[in-house]
Amino acid sequence: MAVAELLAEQADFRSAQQIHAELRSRGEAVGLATVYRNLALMAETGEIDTLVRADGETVYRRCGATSHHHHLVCRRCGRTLEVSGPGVERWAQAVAKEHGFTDVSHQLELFGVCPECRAEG
Amino acid sequence: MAVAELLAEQADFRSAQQIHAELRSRGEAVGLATVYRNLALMAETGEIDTLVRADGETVYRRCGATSHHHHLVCRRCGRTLEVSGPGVERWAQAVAKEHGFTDVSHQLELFGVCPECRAEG
DNA sequence: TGGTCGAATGAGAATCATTCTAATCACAGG
DNA sequence: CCTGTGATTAGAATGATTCTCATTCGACCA
Ligand SMILES: [Zn+2]
Ligand SMILES: [Zn+2]
Ligand SMILES: [Zn+2]
Ligand SMILES: [Zn+2]
Repeated sequence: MAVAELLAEQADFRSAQQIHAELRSRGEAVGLATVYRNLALMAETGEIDTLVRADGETVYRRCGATSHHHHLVCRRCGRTLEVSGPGVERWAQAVAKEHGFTDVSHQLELFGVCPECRAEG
Repeated sequence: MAVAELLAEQADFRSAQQIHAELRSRGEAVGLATVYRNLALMAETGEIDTLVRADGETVYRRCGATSHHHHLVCRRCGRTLEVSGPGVERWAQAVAKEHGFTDVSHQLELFGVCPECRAEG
């Protein structure tokens, strides 16, 4: 348990497989199933954020902010910044209400190339 | 090929598997690989929209609007509405620029329960 | 100290969407 | 007809995630 939590000290989003591999390479005899179990658990409690990449793989991250926020992710290196937009939240609520939808949630992520990666080419 | 296009006349997002199954049940001897190939092709040309669901499955839809837009999807029945938010687009650009990110894109979808589904319970 | 019970774990099998592969098929040109 | 090109197919291969189940680890108690 402390294992998965410890690993969550990574700066950017990691897949369950990456986390598992990293734990193994550190000598931890942890099973893949356990990694998935605990990630799912922490995701439920809101302890970590999850994000489904375009290729369908789910990645996880322990964020600094505990309140609702979104992410600006570098498409190349994965560097991740937490961002928030009150205006967006209001817009989402308004649009949903306008169409009579209730129990609204939304999913929003920004992707781009960070300054460092752009410098490289 | 007209096959996949024909099927795209569905109202809401469908997975490749669903589309394949539906074509087969209509007697079309279409292969799964062909469905994927053509969906990918149409997605590239912008002819259809794609969206990765929370469970990792990719779903496709032929939208009415050809310009950039987002979706308000019923979590229960899948009914989908196209929505747009100029403010959100501006916000995304601004946030990215503020952090020096370039080549920015974003992914935004709204989920909720539509009036019909709420009426049921 | 030993024994018991239940929750957590890990190895590997099972599942499921997606992609790859090799064999066919359709068909235009010669 | 015969052949080459490109699309199509069934089925195998891949890869992530989930399931199964025997085992381990503690907590608790006699
Ligand atoms: Zn976060
Ligand atoms: Zn970067
Ligand atoms: Zn659309
Ligand atoms: Zn609905």
